[in-house]
Amino acid sequence: MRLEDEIKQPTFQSEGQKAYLNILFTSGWLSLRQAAAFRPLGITLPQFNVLRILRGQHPLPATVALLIERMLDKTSNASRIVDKLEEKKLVTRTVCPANRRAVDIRITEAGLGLLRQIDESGLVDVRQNGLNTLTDSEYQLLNQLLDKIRA
Amino acid sequence: MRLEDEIKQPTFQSEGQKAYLNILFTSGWLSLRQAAAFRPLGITLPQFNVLRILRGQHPLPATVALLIERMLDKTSNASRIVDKLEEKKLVTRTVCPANRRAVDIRITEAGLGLLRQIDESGLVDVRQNGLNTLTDSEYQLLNQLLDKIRA
DNA sequence: GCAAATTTAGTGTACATACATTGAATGTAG
DNA sequence: CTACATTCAATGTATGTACACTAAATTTGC
Repeated sequence: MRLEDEIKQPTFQSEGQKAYLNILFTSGWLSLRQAAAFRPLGITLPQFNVLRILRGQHPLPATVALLIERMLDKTSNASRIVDKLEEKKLVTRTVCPANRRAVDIRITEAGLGLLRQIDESGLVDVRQNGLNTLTDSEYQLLNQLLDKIRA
Repeated sequence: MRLEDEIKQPTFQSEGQKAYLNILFTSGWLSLRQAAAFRPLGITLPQFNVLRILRGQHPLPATVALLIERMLDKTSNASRIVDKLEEKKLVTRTVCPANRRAVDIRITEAGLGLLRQIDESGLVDVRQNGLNTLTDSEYQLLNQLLDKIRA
């Protein structure tokens, strides 16, 4: 659907201005759909992303610094996202013995089980949540354009 | 910069999966720059966007429903954003005489002055905040692709 | 004209974002 | 080895996001 209609704005100053708003709007549009898919599972999108990073490290631990490095949103507060996951017993936190400033964060069996369940459900399959309308070469083009914006 | 390097993830399941993450990441990247530019002015990006809608209506009032319709983020809480603007005396709120359920929201002279100042400063010129690396036809292509995603 | 449904804004709660600050552990220079 | 700087995670505060709920005003159906 055309951005003009989505936000009821008939014209834009420039294609660049429209592209700016379009990226923000589309990002919100996708997040909303993905978050709705997650709700029944009892975790949020940022929590899921942290769990996924931890699974990638498993059985090695991750530090908060490593989570931040790999998170989409680098200014979000990894400590507090880990808090929520710890409350749900999906991760554990132990002081790193080699460097007592750092904290070793590990995904638990319950966390791995939840991720397995999500994988099997297809909930994170982007094709089920709004990204199935372009061809592979169109996605490739889109990726090139977005990467170029952040040159 | 390639998304692979930004979030230290060497590969993606598919171009579609990468495009999904790329849209979210680029949206955050742009917002962060724009928010930093706004900080010295004492308003946030959502507050600025509401002010801009109100200027578009001026001298007619807007209702909360109209703001929501035109906002990028339709689930954000327009009432509370208007609260903040009212505290700063940038907008006024009066019960709509024709429909006492509705509230007429109007931008004040101070609000118009602030927007004028922002316009003159060039702070919201997308070209100064990360959207100057593509050509006009590339922006057009990007807009087509994003609009198609939300088909 | 009145009861029920709908519209409209606001409020409550949980979570996340953004950024400054704190405090402990560690590294480093003299 | 001590003083100072740096690293690392956590915390404080303000704002925004997401969604359920409330309460008042209005509209609709009978």
